[in-house]
Amino acid sequence: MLLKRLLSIAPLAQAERAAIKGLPFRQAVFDGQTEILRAGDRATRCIVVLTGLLVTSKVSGKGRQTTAFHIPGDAPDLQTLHLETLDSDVRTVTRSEVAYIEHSVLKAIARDHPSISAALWKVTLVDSAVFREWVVNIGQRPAVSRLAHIFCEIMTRMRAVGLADGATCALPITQIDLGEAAGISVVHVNRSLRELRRRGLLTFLGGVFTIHDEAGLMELADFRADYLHLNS
Amino acid sequence: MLLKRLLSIAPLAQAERAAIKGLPFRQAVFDGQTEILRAGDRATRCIVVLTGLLVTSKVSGKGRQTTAFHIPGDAPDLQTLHLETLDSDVRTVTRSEVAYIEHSVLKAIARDHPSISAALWKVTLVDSAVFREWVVNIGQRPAVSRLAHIFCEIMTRMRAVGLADGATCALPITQIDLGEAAGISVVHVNRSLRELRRRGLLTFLGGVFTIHDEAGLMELADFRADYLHLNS
DNA sequence: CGAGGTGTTGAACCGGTTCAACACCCGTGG
DNA sequence: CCACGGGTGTTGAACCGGTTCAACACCTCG
Repeated sequence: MLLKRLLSIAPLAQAERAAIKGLPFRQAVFDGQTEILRAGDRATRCIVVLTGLLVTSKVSGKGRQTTAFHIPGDAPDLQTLHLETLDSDVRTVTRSEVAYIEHSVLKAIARDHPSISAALWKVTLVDSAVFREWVVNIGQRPAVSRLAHIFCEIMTRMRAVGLADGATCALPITQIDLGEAAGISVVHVNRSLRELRRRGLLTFLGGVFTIHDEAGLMELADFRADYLHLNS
Repeated sequence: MLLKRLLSIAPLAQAERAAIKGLPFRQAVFDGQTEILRAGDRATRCIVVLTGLLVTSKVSGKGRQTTAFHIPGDAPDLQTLHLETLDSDVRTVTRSEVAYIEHSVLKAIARDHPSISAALWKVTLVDSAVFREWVVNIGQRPAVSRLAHIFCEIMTRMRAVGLADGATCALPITQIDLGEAAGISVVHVNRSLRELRRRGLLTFLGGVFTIHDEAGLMELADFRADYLHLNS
């Protein structure tokens, strides 16, 4: 999965691909709604999502704000390679499998393969670009558009790692989770989802969403995929 | 300035410091409110702020959202080292001097000095952490706290590069700029600033702000400096 | 002097919150 | 088997933080 993600934004030669496939890792499974990492932790290894869904969030006085969704292939704490402490919490949303890769291993492969080092750096830079877009999303757009934007992003990213083809995509989260990501109350999430349904743009039911009018949804969401820096 | 910024988050040996000081660069001066880079641009060099203030922002249907302030020492487009296109606009707020450093030069120094490479990567990771905090700031906090948080951040970062000692700090921006950063209307910026003044926490006048009650301001802002990952 | 950008204030309005009630589903235990 | 409880989804109604519109003050600069 990590390889898939890296390839979605950077080209890698056969030797590098093989090196990544050969990376040693431990595997672990977590139930839904489980804290995996906490703000303040010091890490000696990185996580890569294999299946399921993780979120990064921070608590602020009243309320928790999700800052990122992590789909398979993502490395939610790749930044700990160079940042001593974690500044956010990472937890599962649904039951998820993750791989642990030791920092020492990652640093070694990055040293031996400059193009892998560049690709890893690039992954963190794309994450950064996504955060910027989230600032815009939350700072400027009304609730319905915010949700629409989130769905557009997830769909695009899932497609990029081959986890969604048509207009349907698994997103096993609750309306509560959506509210924490969009910075709006659960009640309003509910009403905004109904509005999206009413407009014939999207339905979200039982952890799966279907886009019925992609152009219309992207229009409403003010979504342009360029900030994801996919190389397709 | 770049060296100062790097040293504020990462230790560097004498050899590396000397290498950074010896970096060749061109210099340029821009008036206030001038677009320096536009979303979609392809860069062959990076900017480092020497004096003044720059902002990164994105336009979204209606309204512009600032995603970052760049004080002296910052490199607003360091990500272009690995991302082909720029996804945001960068412009001056006030008259500013910037240095241009060629990508090729940066890549060379990074190749020759792994610790500089790590420090540059780390800078982009800290930027990322700041974006996360901004998502929380805009998504969760009421207007007064948002502004308070912005002031706390600027003050902390300015101190880190030696541009603020006491409780006073130059921040040559308008209330309009503050509104675009906090995601609130100008009118409400005005009222929120008055509220901060009324509470005896902070005054902002003529491009300079003074913190009168730092503990109180940080409390209201829900500000903890850990996300800036300063090594002090 | 006039024009344009910024700061300031008032008043009406509205998007979104909050509180509260209820429906529904599912797992648990008597 | 059903009763119960907890988590989630849904809806209504009152409320409020923040927006919008509008007017005016102030300053700077041509």
